[in-house]
Amino acid sequence: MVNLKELSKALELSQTTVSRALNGYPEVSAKTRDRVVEMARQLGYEPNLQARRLATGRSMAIGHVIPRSVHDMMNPIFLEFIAGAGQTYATHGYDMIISVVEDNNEEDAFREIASRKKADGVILQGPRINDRRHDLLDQLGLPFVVHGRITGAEERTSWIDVNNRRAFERATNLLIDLGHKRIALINGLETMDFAVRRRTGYETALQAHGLEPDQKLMSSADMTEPYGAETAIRLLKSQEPPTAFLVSSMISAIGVARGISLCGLRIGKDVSVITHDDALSFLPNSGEVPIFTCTRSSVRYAGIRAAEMIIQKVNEEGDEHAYEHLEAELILGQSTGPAP
Amino acid sequence: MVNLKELSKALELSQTTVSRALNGYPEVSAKTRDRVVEMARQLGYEPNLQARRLATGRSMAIGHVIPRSVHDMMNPIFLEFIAGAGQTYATHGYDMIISVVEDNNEEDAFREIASRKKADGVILQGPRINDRRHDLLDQLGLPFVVHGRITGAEERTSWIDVNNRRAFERATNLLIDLGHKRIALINGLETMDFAVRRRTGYETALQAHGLEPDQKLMSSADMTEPYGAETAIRLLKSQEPPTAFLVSSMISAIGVARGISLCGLRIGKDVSVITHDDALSFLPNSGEVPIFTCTRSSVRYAGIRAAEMIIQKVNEEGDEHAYEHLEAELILGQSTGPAP
DNA sequence: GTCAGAATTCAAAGCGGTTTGAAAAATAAA
DNA sequence: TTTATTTTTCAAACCGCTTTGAATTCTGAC
Repeated sequence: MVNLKELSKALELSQTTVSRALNGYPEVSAKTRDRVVEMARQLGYEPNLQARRLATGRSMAIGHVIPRSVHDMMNPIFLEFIAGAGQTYATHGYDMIISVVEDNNEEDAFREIASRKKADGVILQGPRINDRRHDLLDQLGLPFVVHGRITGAEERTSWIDVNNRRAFERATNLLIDLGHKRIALINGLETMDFAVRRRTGYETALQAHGLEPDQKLMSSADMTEPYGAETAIRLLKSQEPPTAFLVSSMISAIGVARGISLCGLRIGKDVSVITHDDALSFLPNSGEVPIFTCTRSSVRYAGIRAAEMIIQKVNEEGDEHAYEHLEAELILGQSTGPAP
Repeated sequence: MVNLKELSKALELSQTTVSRALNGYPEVSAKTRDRVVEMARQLGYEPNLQARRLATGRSMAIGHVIPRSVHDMMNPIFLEFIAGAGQTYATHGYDMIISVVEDNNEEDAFREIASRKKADGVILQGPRINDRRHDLLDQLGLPFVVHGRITGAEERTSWIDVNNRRAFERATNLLIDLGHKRIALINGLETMDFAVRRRTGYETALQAHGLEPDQKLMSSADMTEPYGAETAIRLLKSQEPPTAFLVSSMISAIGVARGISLCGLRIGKDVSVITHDDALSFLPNSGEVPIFTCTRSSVRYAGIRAAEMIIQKVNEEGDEHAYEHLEAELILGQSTGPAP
C-alpha cells in the first residue's frame, strides 16, 4: 500500500505532478501522465480518502436521514429507494451514509452532517405537512433533494415526486366508471404530504362526478398489513359498506384483501380494490394480469434519479432548482370489476 | 465555525492541550479542562471529522455491503436490521455507510472499503453456502461480524445468529404434535446458510417422529408474497396435499394464507401454518392472539447487537471471536390447529 | 532552601493528500 | 541568436486534527 509520496519518489517526480497526472489536470504532458498512471497501477496506489477529503473539503458522500415514524415503523419503501440511490452513488464514486433517527432528532442529524461535513448533500425523505426542514437545510447551507414534495416550497427546493394526486384521481375515476359509488380510501398517515395529495385526488374525482366524499369511508394510518385488514373488515361490516377500496400501499392492500375474504366476499367480484404499487421487489404485482389493479411507480427508479439530482447539485455552482414529476401507470389487474 | 487553532488562540493555550482537554486525556488539569470545554461550547467548536480521521487513521464508520439477490430482490429484513444497527452507531459516534452492490461486485466493495479505509469494520450480510467472504475479509485485515453464520467457520468468525435449526425443529414438532403428517416447507433460497439450517431442523423433527421428509413438499425461493401463494396452491391441489405449512417469512406466509383461502380452505382449521416472524415493523403479527403461529426473533435486535459487536471488535486489540446465538420464541397464534 | 519527581503545558512533526506561486524547460517569434 | 511565450515541473504551504518528546511549573521531601 503505497502513498503519494512513495509513488512520486519511485517516479522521480514531484507529488504535485503525480497528483495532477492522476486527477486529469491539463498541465501535465501526455507522456508523463502515461508513465504515472502505469506506475500507479503497478504499485497499486490508491489515494487515501480521508486525506483527500481534508484537502478538498468535500466528503464525497450523500446523507440519508431516515426517520422512524411515530409508531416506530420502518417504511420498506426506504429500502427500495436506497437500493436505487446506492446504485447511482456507486457509479459516481460517492458514499451513502445513513442515519436512522427518531423523529425529533432529525434536526440534530442534519446539523451534524452539515457542521462536521459528513456529507456534501442530503436527501430529504418523507416530507410532511408544514415541513420546515428545508428551511433548516438552507440555513445550514446543505444542498438537498426532496423525495416527495414540500407543499408551498415547490419553487424553492429540488424534488422528485410521483404525481400522487393525479394517480389517485385516475384510480378513483376508474372505480366510478365501473359503477362504484361508495369507495373507501385506506390512506397512509395524513401528516405526510403524499397522503394528503392522494386524498385530494380521490376527493376531486368523487366531486367531479357529483359524489360527496364521506369521512366515514376514509382512514389514515401507518401502512401495515393489519391496518388494511382491520379497516376493511370494519367498513364492510358497517351500515353502508363500500363496494370498492382505494389503498395507499401494497402492504395494506394485502391486508384489505385478507379482510375482504374473511368477510366472505370475493375480491374483484363483490368488492374492488385498487392500490398504489411502489414496485417493491418483495411484493411483485406483475404477471400477465397482476393480482391488484394498481397505480404503479417504481420507487427504486425515484431513488436512482434523486441520487443523480443531488450529485449534480453538489457539483454545480448556482442554485437553480430542478424537479421531476413522475406519472404513475394505471395498470389493470384482477382486483377490480363492475359494482355489484 | 471555529477550528482548533482559533479555539486554542482564544484560550491562549496550545492546540495540544486543548485537544487533550476535549478528548478526555488525563494529563490536563481539571481547571484548564473546564475552561476549554466552556470556551468550546461558547464558540461552537466542532472538530472536523476528516481531519481527525486522517490523523487517527480511523474512519469511525462501519460498512454494510448489501447484495442484491440473484433475482434483484431487496430483502426487507435488511431495512429492519439496518434500523437497529443505525441506532447503535448513532449513540457510539459511528457512521453507517451502505453499499448496495450486485452479487458479483461484492468482493470489490469490500476491497475498496479496506484499501481506502472507508470503514473500520463491516457487517457481513446474508451468509451463503460455501461462503468465502470471510477469507477475503481476513486477508484484507478488515474486522467484521457476520449476521448469520458461516457453516464451518463458526470458530474463526464473530457472528450473531438465530438458532434457525432449533426454531424450525420446534415448529415442526408442534405441527406433528397436532397430528399433522404431511407438512410442507416453504423455505427461502437454499443457497443461503440460514435456509439450509431451517430445512435441517424441519427434517430432523420429521425423522425423529418416524416421518420421511418428502422432497415434493419442500420448496426454496426468494421469499415474495406470490411465491407463497403459488406454492401453496400448487401443493394443495396436488395428489397428496399437505395439511400444514412451515414458512420461512411473514411475507410468503401471507401469500400462503391467500393461496389457502383461494383454495376454499380455512387457515387454522383445514390447514395449519407456522411462519418465521422477523418482527418486521410493517408486518406486525401481534395482538392478544397473533394471526400467525410463529417462531419469532427480532431482526432489529440482531442489528443492535451486531453493531455493538463490531464496534467492540474494532476498538480492541487481539482477535478473539465473539458470537451470540439467539433463540426464537415459539408463539401460538390463530393459524394452527389439529390436523383434520 | 534545594532538588527529585510528578503534573502540566508546549512546539513541532506527522497523517496523506491538493493547490498556489515560482522556477525550469521547451517552443515560438523576432 | 535572443527574447518572449507557452508548457511542464517543482518546492512549499495548507487542510485541521493527534501525538511525540521536550520543556516548564508545581509538589513534597529532605
